[in-house]
Amino acid sequence: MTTPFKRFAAFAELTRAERSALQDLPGPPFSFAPSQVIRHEQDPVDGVYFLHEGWAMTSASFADGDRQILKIHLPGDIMGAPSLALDRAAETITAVTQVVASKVPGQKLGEIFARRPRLALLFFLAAQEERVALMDRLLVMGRRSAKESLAFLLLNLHDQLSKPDADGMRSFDLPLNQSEIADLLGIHVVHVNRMFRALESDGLITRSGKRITLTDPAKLQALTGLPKRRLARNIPWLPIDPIP
Amino acid sequence: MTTPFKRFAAFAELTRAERSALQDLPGPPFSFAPSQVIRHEQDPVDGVYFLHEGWAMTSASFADGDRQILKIHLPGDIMGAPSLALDRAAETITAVTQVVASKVPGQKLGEIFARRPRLALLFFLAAQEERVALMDRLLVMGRRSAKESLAFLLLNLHDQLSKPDADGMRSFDLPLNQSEIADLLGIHVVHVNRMFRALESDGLITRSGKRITLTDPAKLQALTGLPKRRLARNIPWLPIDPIP
DNA sequence: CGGCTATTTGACGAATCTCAAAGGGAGTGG
DNA sequence: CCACTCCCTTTGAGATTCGTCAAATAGCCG
Repeated sequence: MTTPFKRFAAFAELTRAERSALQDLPGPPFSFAPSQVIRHEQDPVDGVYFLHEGWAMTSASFADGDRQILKIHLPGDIMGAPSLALDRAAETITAVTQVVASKVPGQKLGEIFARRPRLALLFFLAAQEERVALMDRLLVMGRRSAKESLAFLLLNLHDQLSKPDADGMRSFDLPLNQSEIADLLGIHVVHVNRMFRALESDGLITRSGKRITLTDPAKLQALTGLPKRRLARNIPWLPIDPIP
Repeated sequence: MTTPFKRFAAFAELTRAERSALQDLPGPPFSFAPSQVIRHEQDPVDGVYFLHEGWAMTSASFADGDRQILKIHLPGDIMGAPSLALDRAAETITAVTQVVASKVPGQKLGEIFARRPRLALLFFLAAQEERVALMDRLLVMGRRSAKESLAFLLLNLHDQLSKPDADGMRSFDLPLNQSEIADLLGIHVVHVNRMFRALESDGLITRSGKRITLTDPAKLQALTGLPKRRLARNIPWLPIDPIP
């Protein structure tokens, strides 16, 4: 099992008590096969999901059946939180690879907020971080070409999970097919393929099977036109954990 | 001055003590002229802004100077919260019309989280609501045409602020010019104009000066392909306000 | 060796962008 | 009250990106 909620630790060092409170949050883990739906849009909402292992995605669909993928989730992510604000879920959560996930009941979130203001604020900041991620997606979708969107996606994944290879290059496995990438970028499969080959022939990436290597991350970053975001650290107004 | 944080009341009835705690949040109000920048991207972040009067917007820009508007803010909105998660602001906040706004220091947010878990959870839910709004924007940008995007925008504004007219129709004033709408939808000015005229000649809207009337909101909603979202109400796991 | 699915390629069409210029409307100074 | 200016809206024509349709190729699994 992955460290639950490791994302919070990015904002501040967690106390032992806080780490254990977070450990107690997720209910029993369940396994999901690739393509299996974890929660469907329009389901009633009574909590969020925690992703222990594997890749998952949230998506939403239109009346005409068209689909847009909203986010790719990696281990440690909280999934489905936006729908907490809603009457019925807006997002469908689906396993991309083999997945282990568990549910975090709203009840337990309420208790965290009641007893642990510092963790509560970290939950709040994590939600703001997700807003920034969505805003960046919106920026890229609104104003950049398909090639630049693809560069942006690959760069984000690269930053999160690429590890040094045998040959010293950093690379990562991409378990998404081009049709899923199309739904993620809001373009069409055929065009995704063209943009992959364009990035290849520009010498910015190399592919072999599912393995992707970014040969020039800096140039890709420049392509996106956006700066790298840095998370807040040592936030002076963070309350203190009242339970030692 | 507008009711501060009226958005929270959508999730649950606020106690008198909570309302007064919210009232105390914003610092002294400042006036801003149209186009005046309230906070610039890359500024250090030490709080959020509360919009008392007027329209404002948050936007972000690319290395090449291209701009995308992320959100239009109406009175009662909290502005700039996503950047709380960051080292430096990602979003520029600008007055659209004449604006009255004030700053809410992070310090005060920390105190609310420490003392008022119920309000803290409402802050959290409001952030999730904003995520849903961004997700819907992403859905529309990714998968719908320019005409449908414009329909979606007009519908959102209509739902928030149109009032019955002399002739029984509901309408609203739109203080954005077509160039701003272009930056909001991620399309180009000329095309915005063509789409306005297309919606007009479809008989879905009428315009006269800055005044917009949606003559067939239901058909516009169908155009977007998305359902109307309904906010959660009577959330059973909301903690109780400990201070009566 | 099939049979399946995903990737790749080509040709053509549609949506949107770009460039350029012509109207319209509101405010200003004469 | 008119002429002028500025900014915004509207229109037209041609270029580009991306979508659509169709089919060939490649990779994986049994």
